[in-house]
This record gives sequence, structure tokens and C-alpha cells, in this order.
Amino acid sequence: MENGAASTKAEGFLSRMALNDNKAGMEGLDRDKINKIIMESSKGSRFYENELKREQQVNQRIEKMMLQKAQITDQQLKKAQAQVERMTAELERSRDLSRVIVHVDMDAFYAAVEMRDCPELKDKPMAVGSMSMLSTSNYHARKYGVRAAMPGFIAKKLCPNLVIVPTNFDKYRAVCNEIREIFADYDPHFQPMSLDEAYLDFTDHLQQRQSWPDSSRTHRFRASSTATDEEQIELPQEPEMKDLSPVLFEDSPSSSPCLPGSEGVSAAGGAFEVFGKSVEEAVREMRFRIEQKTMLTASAGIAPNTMLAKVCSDKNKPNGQYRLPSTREAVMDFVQNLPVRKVSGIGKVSEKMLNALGISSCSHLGQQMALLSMLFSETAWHHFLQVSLGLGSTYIPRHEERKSMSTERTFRELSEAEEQLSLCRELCEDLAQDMKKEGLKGKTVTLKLKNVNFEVKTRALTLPYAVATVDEIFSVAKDLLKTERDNESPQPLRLRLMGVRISAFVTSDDKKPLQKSIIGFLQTGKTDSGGSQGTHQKFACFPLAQKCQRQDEVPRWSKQRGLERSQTGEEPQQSFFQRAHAKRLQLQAVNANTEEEGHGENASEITSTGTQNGVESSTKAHDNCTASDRSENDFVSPVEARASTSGCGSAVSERLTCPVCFRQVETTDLNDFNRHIDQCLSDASSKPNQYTVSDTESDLDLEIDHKECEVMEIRAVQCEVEEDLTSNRTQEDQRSLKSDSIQTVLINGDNKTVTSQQPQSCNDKSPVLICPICQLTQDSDDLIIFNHHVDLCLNRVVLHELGGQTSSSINLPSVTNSKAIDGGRFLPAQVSKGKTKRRDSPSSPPSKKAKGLGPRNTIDKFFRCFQSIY
DNA sequence: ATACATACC
DNA sequence: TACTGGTATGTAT
Repeated sequence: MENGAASTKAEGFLSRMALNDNKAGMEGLDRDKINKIIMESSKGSRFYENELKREQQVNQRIEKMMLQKAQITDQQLKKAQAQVERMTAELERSRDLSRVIVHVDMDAFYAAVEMRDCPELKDKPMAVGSMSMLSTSNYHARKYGVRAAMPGFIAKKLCPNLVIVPTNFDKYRAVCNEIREIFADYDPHFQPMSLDEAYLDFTDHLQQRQSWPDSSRTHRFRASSTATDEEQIELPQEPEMKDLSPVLFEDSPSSSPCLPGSEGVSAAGGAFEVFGKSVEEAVREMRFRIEQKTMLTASAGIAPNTMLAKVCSDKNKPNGQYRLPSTREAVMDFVQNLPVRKVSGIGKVSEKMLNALGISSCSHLGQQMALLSMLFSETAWHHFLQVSLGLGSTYIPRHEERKSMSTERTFRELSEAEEQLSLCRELCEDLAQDMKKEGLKGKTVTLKLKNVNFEVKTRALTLPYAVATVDEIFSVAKDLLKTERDNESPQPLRLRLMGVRISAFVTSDDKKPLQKSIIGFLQTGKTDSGGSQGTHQKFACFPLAQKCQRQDEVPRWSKQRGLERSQTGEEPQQSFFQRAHAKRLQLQAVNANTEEEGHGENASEITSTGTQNGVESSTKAHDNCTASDRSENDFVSPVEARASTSGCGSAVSERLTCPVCFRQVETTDLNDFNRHIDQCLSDASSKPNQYTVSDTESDLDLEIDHKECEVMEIRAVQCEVEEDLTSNRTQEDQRSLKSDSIQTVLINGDNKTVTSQQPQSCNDKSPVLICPICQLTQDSDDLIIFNHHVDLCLNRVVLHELGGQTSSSINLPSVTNSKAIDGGRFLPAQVSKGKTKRRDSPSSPPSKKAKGLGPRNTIDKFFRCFQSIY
């Protein structure tokens, strides 16, 4: 408690390197002595020098902050104070003390497991890890200042007798599963934070617990403390309590009568214990069961929110628990004396900055809020304010989807380009394997490099499409590596670490973007990134595959909301070409998947994707070149072009993809190709509703067949479509669709709920379908046909957009950053700011901008554009 | 979007 | 001899 600051000052600087005794079992140590040893072991090393540098950076940050502070006037402070008070009142109003949150944390987890399995270690100082780095240490070792995140060789200096045991993650994982089973009995939605730690919401359990008989709260000691494998715990359960009760002790288990535990069990009463109904008893019971099951102890904190529970679990560590009563008074008292460093989220640097302002406990935090609100970012001071009020999360957030995946490796100095490259490849292989396991694909590849001076660099590239395979990842990573090497040359990159990360995952719905049809082209990046999963969920419900029943089919128009939503996108937009490229790759991936029996993908998702645009989806091979081969060649990105990982490069270049019908045109002659496109366009606008796509089969042929390109009648599409896309008319369209008894999927404001409406006569009456783009009533009641029609209408929109707006950017060498397509044109003037996840106001101001050119022109430009880029 | 820093286990 | 590896998020440009 009276820690850090003193020793840090004694050392003069390098608070980063000094012993961090903010850890259970490290009280009352001779910090000065320990720090001296640490410093002696480190001094002069490259690591030390780097730490010194970083320390100075932090010091500069602090200096800057102090300067800022000096310029604050009383008046400003007063104003800030008022704001803080308003905010405080607001937060106070939202204070919720009704939940019972528990944070459970295994004691010295890895070390405890190793000690359990190797009794000789029990009375020795030991740690898990290596000479380079320790994961954790037992309490014996902590007395010497040996702790997690300390390199083993330094630990050895602190404690020459230290035994270092290598990590055995499989074992820890197995134990982890055991304890999680127990967690689930108390909160099926518990949130694991790591292998040894979790948050649980006990509120519901406690409520149920009140009506439980003693037998349901009775748990036995393990019969023999030495027989680890004996699963006496798995006793038959009372049938009526099957789902709710924890593992039960029964009076008459046929197996074994309750014997008093032998040696290890010291419980006074004998072989079992009845736990009470209070929170403390429930938590004690949970810890008891953990210990009986795993022979390992856990500590727990009980509090009205996660922030406090976390702190509480540390309070009586090891093998203890602490409950903070659910009253405002108790919470405020508790928080007053709480060192800020104990709060999760306030680390070394924040602590130091706060210390510089004279803030070390949470009471100071509250007292200085006005100042803090002026010196720190909004998110930061809001967090501080909440902490000072003892507020925190009162619900256990469901485990969110991962946002990135990475692999990195430290090694002896590596300076040879060749070696670096092969290492990079290895990392990519590992990463690709991991990605495959989880069926993920991501658009951003990041290369991480740490040189021998411990300087870390990251270099990232975001692709217009998602990647997952070794070759794809490597082609990007090696490029980033090469660039970096070129930048440094003639000096070599002297590396000690390399890592590769993938992020910007596409959601499962993005893997079948065709479901969004051409709208996907119009969307900004927003829809493709994590923040809009809700949007995607709705697309997941579009069953447009032939498999699906008619009543499940959904008019394309119902995706309008998706479009609206994207129009509010605040994220950088991708060029049309990027998205086109992405789309094609994804299409190909779909094909590839289909051919492979849907690799880890939901089969119905794949089929629906395939059918959506009707054209490229197929299980039939068009030729000998597989989909994945094509993916590397059709539209070669700059990165891919250099990567040359392909296997089938020749055939592809002879085909071009028609932007209207999406068929592949087997020609390299641009005139031929343009003729095809023109034909498609004129077909689309002149022919009546002849187009039929009974199933995907009809779309498999690669031949240019304009009959198959024919669409339902489209008149008067030109020029006005973009208005339609953004105007209130879209709302009317939606309504008209609904009232016309078509099953409609509506996405509510937060884009999370999918409401399926299935009006009366959906099955027997022919609905009237009106194309939302061209406003024409469609004769066909086939939704597949209808969707296709809408697609084509939308394609026209795109082409007009291109014609109208890319004229200036079309000759640019790169369209990577071109916003020509989106260019605000499809975007409403009003663009939502921040992380808005809902659109409460459905109306988007119509945007009226340049009109498109005629088809011919458009296509020429469109095509030239593709040529110049790809 | 990218780079870097902070934080947690 | 020797100072991790994986993920998320905030800050700044």
C-alpha cells in the first residue's frame, strides 16, 4: 500500500523496471534490495537502454501534462468542475447495486498446477517459465521478489534456489476446463478472462439458491486427497434438480458411503459440508468445489460490479474471498483508500501520470476530477470518474467475437534477408492454420518487428478483401517486410522478434457478400467491419438458395436498411474496385468452399451466397482452373502481383467479368467485351420480363449468352436512381412491399433484430413486386427473379455513378484511396458520428449530385479503369 | 487507415 | 546467454 512511489524515488528513475509489488504475496519485501539486484542484472543491456528511453518518453508526457496544468485558469477549472458534477450526478443516478458480481481467480495458477503434480516442489520457491521469462511464481518465490513477467535469469539472482519449471499449457487448459464446469453451475454465462480467471454474475443463482434444500448445497470432500483421478465428485444428481443444482451430494449414493476424508482432508465434520444460502456461502462453496475437484485453490471477490469484484478478489488472496457489501456507503468507503494502481485498466504509466498530479488513491481521483477532465481524454477521465465513484460493469458481457489473431516469435538476432523471409513464412503458416481452425478471414495484415534494441515497429496493410490462407497472408507480410528492409537499407534489419497479425475480420455474412448483391459495392467499409455485426446478422437470414422454400425468400429490397446504414458510415470508404475485387474473391472462395464441401462454413450460407447473383455460383467447374486459382489472378492486387503464388495463371487472363451480368466473358478483346456489356445493358433496359433463373445451373455457362442476361423490364432508370436510394421513397417502398404481403425482413433501429413478417396469403397469392430502383411493378412473383432484377438495376446505378464521377479520378495510377464511387454521392449529407450503432431516424436526406453518363461511356470508363488498375 | 502506446494475463 | 506471447483498446496522425 505504501509501495511503489517510495522505491521509485529511491531509484531515481526507471519505475518501469523496478519491482512491481502490486501483487498478492509481495508485501513487506525489501524492495530496495530487490530493485538493486534487478538493476544490476539489467544495467547496460539493450533492454535496459530501451526501457530508459521509454521511461523518458513517459516523463516527457508528464512534463507536457504539467505544463498544460500550469496554464489552466481557475475559471476553466470551475467550469470543468461544473461539468464533472453534472456527469457525476448522472452516473450516480445510474448506479446499480442490485447485481452480485463475482470475480474468481486461481491462486498462482500455473505454479500451483505444477506443484500439485510434483510434490517435491511444494516447499521450494518455484516459478513457471524459462530463463527468459516467467509466467508466474509460487508464494514462496514471491518472498524473494520473484514474480510473473520477470525474466528467469533475474529471478535466479533474486533467489538462487528458485526452481524453474517449463510451462505445460495443455495441463493448464485441462484444469481450466474443470473449473469452468463449476463456474457454469453458478453462472452459465460467466465470462472467462484467461485460463485462470473469470467474472460471474451470481444474482440469478442466489435467487434460486434460496429455495434449494440442504442436499443441493452439500458437497463432499474428495475421498482421497492423493487419488487425483478418482472422480468421486461426479455423483448422481437428484433428478429434479438436474439442470439447476451444482454437483450434489446424495445421502445414498450407491457407490460409496461417505467416509471421512483421509489425510489431506481436514474438515472437522467429516466427509461433506453443507453450505448456506448467502453469497459468501455460495462463493465459498464454489471455491470448495474447485479445490476438491482440482486440488487447487481459488480466490474470489464479491461486489456489485466487475471493477470492484476484481479488486476484491485480490484482497484475500491466496485461498480467500472478500465481499464488498452492496451499499453505496460501503462502496464509497472501499474506494477511498484504494490505490489507483489496483484498478484494472490503470497501469504503470497511468499510475505515474496520476502520481505526478498527486493522485495515488481513488479518493484523490475524485477530488481532482475537474483537473483530470482537462488533462486527459474524455474516455480516460470518464473512466477515472467512474472508478472514483466505485462504478463498473454490472453485467457480464457476453464474450465478444475476437477481433484479431496473431502469432509472434522472439529469437536470436536475425539479420539475413533470406532467414527473415523464411521465418515470416513460418509465422504465416502458423497463423493461417489458426485462422483455419476458427474459420476466419481478415482484411488487415500487420507485420510486427522488434529489432535487437527492442524497438518495435508495426506495418499494416488493409486489403479490399479478406484473406486466410498462407499464401495470401504471406504475400502481404513479405511485402511489408521487404518494404521495411528497403527503408532501412543499406543497414540490415537486425531483428529479435517478428510477428504477423490479421484483423478486420469479415463476419460470416461478409463471407457471402453476394447476398448483399450489388449493394455490397455501394456500401462503405463500415458494414464490413466489426461494428455492424447486427447488420450482417440480418443478411444471414436471407435464404436465397434453391434449397430454400419460397416463403423464406426475401426480396432484395429488404436489404435497403443495410444500405441506409452503410450510408451513415463514418469509416473510410473503399473504392469500387477494391470492393469489386473483394467481391470476386469472395465469390471464388464460395465456389472453392462449395467444391470442398464447405470448409467449416455453414452449408446453407454457401448455397445462398452462390445463388444470389446467380452467375458465378456453381458447383460445376467452368474449366480446369479452380476458383482459388482464379482468385489470385483475375484481379491481381499490387501485393498479389508481386507475390506470384499462383498455380494457374494462364487461363484467367483470357476472361473478363461483365459488370452488368457478372458473367465471365471469354475474350481478351476489349471491343468484344464492351459489346457484351452494351448488349447486357440494352437488354436490361429494353426487354420485358423474360429473365428466368430457375436455379444456379443456368448460370454456370461461361458463354456469352445475352438471353440469359435479359432482365425484367427496366425503364427510366437513368439518373434518378441515386435519389431513390437515399430518399424517403425507400421507406415507402419498404412499406409497399410489406403491405403487398411479401415476407419482409425488417431490421430495427439497432440493426440487431430480425423480424420476419409473414402475412396471410404469402404462399398462395401472387404478390406484387415493385422494384425499388426503377419503381416498376414486376410481373414475376419469383423472388429470385425479382432479386436479380434489383441487382441489375443497382448495377446500372453503379455504372452511372462511375460514369458521372470517376471521370476525374479514372486516370489516376491508383484508386486505392479513391472515394469516387462513394464520394458522398450515395451517402446522405448527414453522416452519423461516433460509434453510432443505431439509426433512429430513418430518413436520409436525398443527395442530388452529378448525373451519370450514358451506358456506353460509362462502360468504357469502367473498363478502362479496370484495365489500368489490374 | 496506420502506427504506436498502454494494459491485462 | 537470457526481458514472452496473445488480444484489446486508446491516442495521434
